[in-house]
Amino acid sequence: MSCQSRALASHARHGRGTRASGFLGMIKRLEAHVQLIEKRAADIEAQGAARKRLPDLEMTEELQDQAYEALMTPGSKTAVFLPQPETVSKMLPASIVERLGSAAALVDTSTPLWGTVIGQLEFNGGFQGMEIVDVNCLLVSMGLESRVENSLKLQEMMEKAKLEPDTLTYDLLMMAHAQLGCPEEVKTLFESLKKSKGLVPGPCTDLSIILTDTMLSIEGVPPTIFTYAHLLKAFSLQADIEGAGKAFTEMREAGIRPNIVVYTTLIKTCLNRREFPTAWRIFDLMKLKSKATAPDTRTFALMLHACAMEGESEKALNLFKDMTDRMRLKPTKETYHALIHALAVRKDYYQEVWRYATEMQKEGFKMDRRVLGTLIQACGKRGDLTRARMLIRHMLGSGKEDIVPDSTTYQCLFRAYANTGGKKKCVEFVEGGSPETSAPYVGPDTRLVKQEESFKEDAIPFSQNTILNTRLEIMREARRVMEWLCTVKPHLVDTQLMNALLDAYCNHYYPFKFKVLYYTAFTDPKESDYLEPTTSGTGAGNLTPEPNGVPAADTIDTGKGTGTDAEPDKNTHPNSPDQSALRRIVPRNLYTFQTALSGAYKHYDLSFAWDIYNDRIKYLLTKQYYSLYREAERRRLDAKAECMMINILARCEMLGEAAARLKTTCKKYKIYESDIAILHIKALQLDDKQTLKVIKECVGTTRYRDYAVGARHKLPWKGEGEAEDSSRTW
DNA sequence: GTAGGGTTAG
Repeated sequence: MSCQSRALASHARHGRGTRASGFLGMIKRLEAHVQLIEKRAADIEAQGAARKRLPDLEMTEELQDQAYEALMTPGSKTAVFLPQPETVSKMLPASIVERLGSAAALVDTSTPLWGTVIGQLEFNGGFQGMEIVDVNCLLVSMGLESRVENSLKLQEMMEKAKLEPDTLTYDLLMMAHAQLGCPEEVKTLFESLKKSKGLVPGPCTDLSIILTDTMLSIEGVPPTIFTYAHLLKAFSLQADIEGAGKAFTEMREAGIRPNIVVYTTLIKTCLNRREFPTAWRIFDLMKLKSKATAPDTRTFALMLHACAMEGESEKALNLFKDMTDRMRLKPTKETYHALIHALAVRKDYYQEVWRYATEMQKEGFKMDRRVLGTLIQACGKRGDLTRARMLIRHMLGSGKEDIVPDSTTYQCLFRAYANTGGKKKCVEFVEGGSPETSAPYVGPDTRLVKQEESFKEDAIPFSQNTILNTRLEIMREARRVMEWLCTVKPHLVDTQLMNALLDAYCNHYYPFKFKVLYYTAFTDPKESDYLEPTTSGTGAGNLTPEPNGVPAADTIDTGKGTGTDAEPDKNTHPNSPDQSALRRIVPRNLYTFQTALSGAYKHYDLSFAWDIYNDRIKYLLTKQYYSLYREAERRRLDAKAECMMINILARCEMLGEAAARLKTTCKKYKIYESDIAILHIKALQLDDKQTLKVIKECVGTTRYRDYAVGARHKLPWKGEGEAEDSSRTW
């Protein structure tokens, strides 16, 4: 509230007649808005001043407000003019241009039709009589997507013309696949490079059979540091630390010294697996090893990102200081952004967020969509929903295509709705029996409902209230914004966005709407989504006791917490997700289940939990389960879901069943005490010796988990007994 | 004539 009122007050003070000329555009759009709230803002400000002042920090409130305004001022940088690139056909080797004839013109369009061009080339004799450098030249001109699309065709044509690819040929193909996220193809290409006879002359072929793969590749097509960098990127995409370790060792054995790129890629691989200690060890090693491998701004950006993932804002600040002061590196836009992100994940670093955002802008970096998204995230974390909404308005009203909110930006907004608001505020409001309790709810809402049918495409349907005081107001707006998105920008509505809304319903304690949204907004998997066609609906039966079909609308509340949303729900029932634009829009994903289960836990709703759990079991049989998540992520979330079920059972005092599930679960995953803390507490409270025994057997003395549920990893490229030796090879 | 970095899941 304090933040929101300050944002308001700031506008009331400086809103009109501001000095910055670029600010005028935004002011115009906000003017009407500001007038409406000006009076109210003054009142709130007076109240706020009377209230206890926040601790006096270096970054004062005034400065924060100035920071906000400064950020809203468009940067003075002019567009960078790059020299016009030469036409693509001029980059092609003469032999290919000649063979293409008139079809060569097809590549000089904005979207070259490479498929057609290559077809034409093949028709006119392919690569017959050409050199491999011609092929490489063609690959360079092609661009990544078309390289991937035509990869097989080109390899076939090379084979036909008896042209052996050289290292660069492989590199260019591997690079394209790595960058477009096709790790398997990268690995396949690397295998063919190793098997390739390369430049080994004919008579040697017999001999070469005796030679090892490594020898062959040395004599044949020798991989370079680039080749390994592409390969390591593939392992990074798969979060395959073991594979990366093997490739790394192989590279060293081939006499190639790892460089800064290789190390950075290895760190990224660890982060993709949430293996933080290993990532930091590699980073430390880079610093110690030599000047040549000392981390640069890119490595620092990655490590700052690691801090964000771990919630280590203090560490991020130290790291940034280390980078600028000790290493004398000038921060880039990416390092600033990563730092801001690492600060945005914690509400106690909100001032720092704005401080560095200001500094970043002073250094001449433009606020792009991603940075603005992160600022919205920071607002959400802090509960400064007003400023989050202003940022969205600014992005929408800027008229600049490159900062118009995208799906992720809106997700940040919905997370802000989800994270904003003292949890008890609404409960107190209702339970306090204040006379205004129910009346104001009906008033504004009736108007909103009437407007409902006519969404304006370019007007985000924010509430007319500048400050959203109650959870009801927050959720009403969140919903309306989602409906607006579904109606006018459906392409932006994805599963993650809907999950964020689900999360908001969960956090603001709306058990009924939460359930309704879970049941109605998401689609069930289609028959074709399953790995193998299911045998008439019994697919989910194997692991699930308690067959039940809880109908969507029947709330089976256990009596806890019905008070807060029972009434508003009735009021707005005609407008429930069932009837609205939010109907069967996006498929569920693993995080849908995670959010839903945590809601069921929160609301003591066991039968809902079983329903979700059964849906999840079905989801495990789909292709999406395997294609959307890496194995490590699947295991982490699967273990988490199992623990969640155990804790829900425990919370509903079904300790026997919870203990039984724990027994099964701990055979499959490494479970720590903290994962099933609720079961432990319940068992202690009820002095359930049997359950306590099971807990002891299953989690033993491992009380805490430091970074991930599931298997933990040693440095995989260290053999069991040779840890000392191999550590020296870094 | 290549490669590594920044926004989402309480």
